[in-house]
Amino acid sequence: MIQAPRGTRDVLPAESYRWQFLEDKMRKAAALAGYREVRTPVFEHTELFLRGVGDTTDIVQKEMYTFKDKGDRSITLKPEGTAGAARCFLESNLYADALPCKMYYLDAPIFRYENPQSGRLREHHQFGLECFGAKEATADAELILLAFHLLEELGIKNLSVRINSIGCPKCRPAYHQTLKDYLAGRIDQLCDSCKERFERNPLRALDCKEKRCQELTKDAPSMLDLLCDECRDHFEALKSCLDGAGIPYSVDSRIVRGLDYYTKTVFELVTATKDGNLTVCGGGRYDNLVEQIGGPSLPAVGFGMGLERVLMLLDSEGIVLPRPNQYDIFITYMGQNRGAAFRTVQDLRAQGIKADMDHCGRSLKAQFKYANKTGAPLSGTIGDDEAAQNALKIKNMATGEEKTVPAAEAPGVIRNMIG
RNA sequence: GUGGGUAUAGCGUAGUUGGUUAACGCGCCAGAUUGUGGCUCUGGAGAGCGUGGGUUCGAGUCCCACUACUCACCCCA
Repeated sequence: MIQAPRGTRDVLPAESYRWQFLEDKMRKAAALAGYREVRTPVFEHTELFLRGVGDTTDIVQKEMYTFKDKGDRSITLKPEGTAGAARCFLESNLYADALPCKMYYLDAPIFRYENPQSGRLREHHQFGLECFGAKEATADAELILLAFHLLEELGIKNLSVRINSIGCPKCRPAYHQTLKDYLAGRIDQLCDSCKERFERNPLRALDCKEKRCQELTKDAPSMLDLLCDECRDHFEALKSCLDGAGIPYSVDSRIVRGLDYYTKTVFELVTATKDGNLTVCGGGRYDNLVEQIGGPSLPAVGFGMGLERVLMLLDSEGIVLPRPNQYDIFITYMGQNRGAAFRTVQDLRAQGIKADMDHCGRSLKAQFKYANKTGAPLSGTIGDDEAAQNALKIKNMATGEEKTVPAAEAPGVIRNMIG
């Protein structure tokens, strides 16, 4: 039997309403802040990610779905959303228009060849916002607030915002060296993976989960102490925006994101679950990305939010989303009245009423049983009597109350009953 | 890439020290004097026990391999 590929998930008809509900909230939140939707291809030239995300990152080195197409081009399924948006922004010369250029993408499939586990899939979906051409910290802040309020409005509790600044090409190299000098004397005591990445990316030791490494790096020099004036001012401005907005946040100098394009601000929205912390949203500033992929030097900031993770949190916090009825009314029929039932269903649908009937040749009793199962609030029966008077016998499935109404009045009565 | 756990009908499970035609609940279908669901009762369909080997007179029950699922590391949404 053929199964869905490892690390993928079907969204079944009975649960798609949860996605739609979320998507609706996300679109509204984005629109409220002037972000408009962009849709970019699911695959891009591999080169884009090599240059954008960074060819030393784990994502690029071992997690991309890369293949040759029939024209011998190297193609990669999007391993993240920002590079594609930046490419689109650049290719369509949107930087020539009034800036900033604000865009969002929704339900964009993201592919990473990872070992699946709780909250981690090989194909997942993100809601992402990108703001191109805005250098001020208010842009960083509005994104953090938008993400925070969106999740808060959905009812997610225990939400914490963590921010950090990882500097810019002017001040980061110096910090890199300072940290390496600090770790060099203790390298023997670091865990194996931290030893391995010491040369390539020593910053990783800062958010290592090993107790030993956490101990060893507790007093390590912080990037925040070595920021250049520009980066420090930016970070201070961001904090004051967040202070003013009154949302709880913490500065966590250990946040290091896994994509090379970040500069200055990085942030995460984390929730505490029974199995530990789960990051639902991550983002930051990427002032060099556009230039890196061949465009003008142009500041930008954005974030990605994992749809599956948001849904997971809603689940684990017991938040129930409103489930729409599959039907407003289910039409049952007897004997030779199947044709009349069919016409009635079509007429009701034309009136904007969600209606259906039996298509399986069931007995009247079984039709009611089925109607009940679908959760239809009303049923409408057509037997010989009703057919003779061109009427419909409408029943409230919850109370059992029935009344026969002329066909012409049915839509109005139904609307009234479902209020 | 590394390590742990699990694999029995659509779903959730039971299967005792290996031994007749694999059990139960839910769900599904059909009935309970024929124009009506939700409760109850009765009956029915549906798995040969992840796949492939092996041990044995005999394996869902033991051994091996593979695969899938799952959790964790790594990394990240």
